[in-house]
Amino acid sequence: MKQLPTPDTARSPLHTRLDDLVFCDDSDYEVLDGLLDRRREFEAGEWVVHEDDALEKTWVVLSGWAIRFKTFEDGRRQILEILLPGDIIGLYAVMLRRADFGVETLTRMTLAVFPAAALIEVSARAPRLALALGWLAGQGERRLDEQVTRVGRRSAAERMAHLFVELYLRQRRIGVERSECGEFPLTQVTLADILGMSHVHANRTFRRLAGDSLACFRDGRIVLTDIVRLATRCQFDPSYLEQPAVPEDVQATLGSPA
Amino acid sequence: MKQLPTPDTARSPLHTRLDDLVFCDDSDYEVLDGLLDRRREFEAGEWVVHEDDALEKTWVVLSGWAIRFKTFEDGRRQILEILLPGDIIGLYAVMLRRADFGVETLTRMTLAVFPAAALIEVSARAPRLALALGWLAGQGERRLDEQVTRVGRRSAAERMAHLFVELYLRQRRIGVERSECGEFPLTQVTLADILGMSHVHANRTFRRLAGDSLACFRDGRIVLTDIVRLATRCQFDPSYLEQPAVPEDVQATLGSPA
DNA sequence: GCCGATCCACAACAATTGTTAATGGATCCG
DNA sequence: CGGATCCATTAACAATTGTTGTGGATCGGC
Repeated sequence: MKQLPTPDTARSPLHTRLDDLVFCDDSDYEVLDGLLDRRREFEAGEWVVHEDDALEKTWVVLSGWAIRFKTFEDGRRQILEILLPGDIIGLYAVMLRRADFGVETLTRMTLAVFPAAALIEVSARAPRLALALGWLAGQGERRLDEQVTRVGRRSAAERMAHLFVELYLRQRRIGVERSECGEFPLTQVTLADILGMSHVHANRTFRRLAGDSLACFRDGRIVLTDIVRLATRCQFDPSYLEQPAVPEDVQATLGSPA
Repeated sequence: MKQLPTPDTARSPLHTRLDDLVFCDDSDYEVLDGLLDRRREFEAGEWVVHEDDALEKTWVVLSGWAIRFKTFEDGRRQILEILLPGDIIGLYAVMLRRADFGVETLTRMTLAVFPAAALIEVSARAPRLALALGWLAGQGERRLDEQVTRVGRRSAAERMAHLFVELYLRQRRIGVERSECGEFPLTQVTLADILGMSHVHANRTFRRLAGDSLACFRDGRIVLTDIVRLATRCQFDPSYLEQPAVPEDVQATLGSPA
């Protein structure tokens, strides 16, 4: 029943993210590996979750890009977040009646099934790991916070630059090769639906960034060409993405078996 | 060390919310009461959390209104959510280095301290309750999702109507007297910062709703006068607020001590 | 090869939203 | 009482953003 974390690399991207936490040890990772056992492959453009699905299970992204979104009857769509390797799809949403959001792949991808029951198992068998999952949930919430302010309080150009820098940093953090961190499989329609604007305006805005040599378009992908100036352009503050030191008292509690 | 859940009512608003979950029993509530023991009163307009605070503790709202927000150096502010009784302030944010959001009271309020260490204690001593907290976290995330789509993909009037209906329903759910569910202690500047628009436009938009007799202004509070038409106006779908039935397999796992 | 679908690009115009500034009422404080 | 502050309201104008429509490029299926 045990096997290597991912088919292609020795460590899953979830490991990479959790490594920055002090408090997981090998036995935790073993439990985690066991959980990421059941895999499924998806093609680009497939649905992973329908908006009125019941979510008796959730997923961990092992490779590829996806979006989590909501749609209206009239066709309007708002993308809530971009899902990258190492992300968990709505961990606690598992306990709600309906998903109320859809998930669709942007590229080929590999997901691991994470059944609701596993959440309880983890609490019982590996409390440290359960806490680590809570920390991941906190990170996700933080990113959503930033999505709210991005869409609510930034100009179109700031919005786009800010998203680009976030994606760049998130890719770096999960170990994507440096030269590829600034390449995204996003169309301008997708971009518009993330940033809460029309696709025409997304195009206008992207053209302007491209005109300033901050980004360009190559082989159907968006490519960042000047991350530093992009970050300046939107006053990017990376603290919401930063790996945290867990407060000492928590670590203390965790060190000794409670 | 044990005392009544709230000074004024027999049950805390957190009890009221958790009541709709099947799986908490009296012993869980006892643990919860113990956790909500340390209280603190705040005046209207006070800061509860500064944006660069470390969050070695969090809070549970027992009474009153607050906002959670982010600010820019240039003074722009985006309110992320409105906090009502029964809400937990950034439960899992406790494990991050900095809060990265501020919390400010809109009215007098009573909060209960929820120390980070308690989160671990709960996992160990009352796993059912820990799960219930996870469920609350899921609800909160769901509301944030809706805030993203509200700000990103709705017209100004839809945004405002949608927020109003949400607040109305949330008040009903925590047991506010029916006649008072549609009264909010919000200024138009606050409203603007929630909805991601200028205060001038918030006024314009509110005037239009008031002109259609959907809401009005009384004694410095916003008062809803026609909830049904407000809900129609924005195609309100309450499913994201709905109390869920927990999936059967989860309940099963919970019924028998794992 | 041709058709349809998808995506980038751009133009012209309309609608929404932001900015700035000014007014009046209410409240609080000295 | 006078001054300061906060809040709602409005006007006039500027800037941003949405809508509609068109064209060109590419790709895959028939």
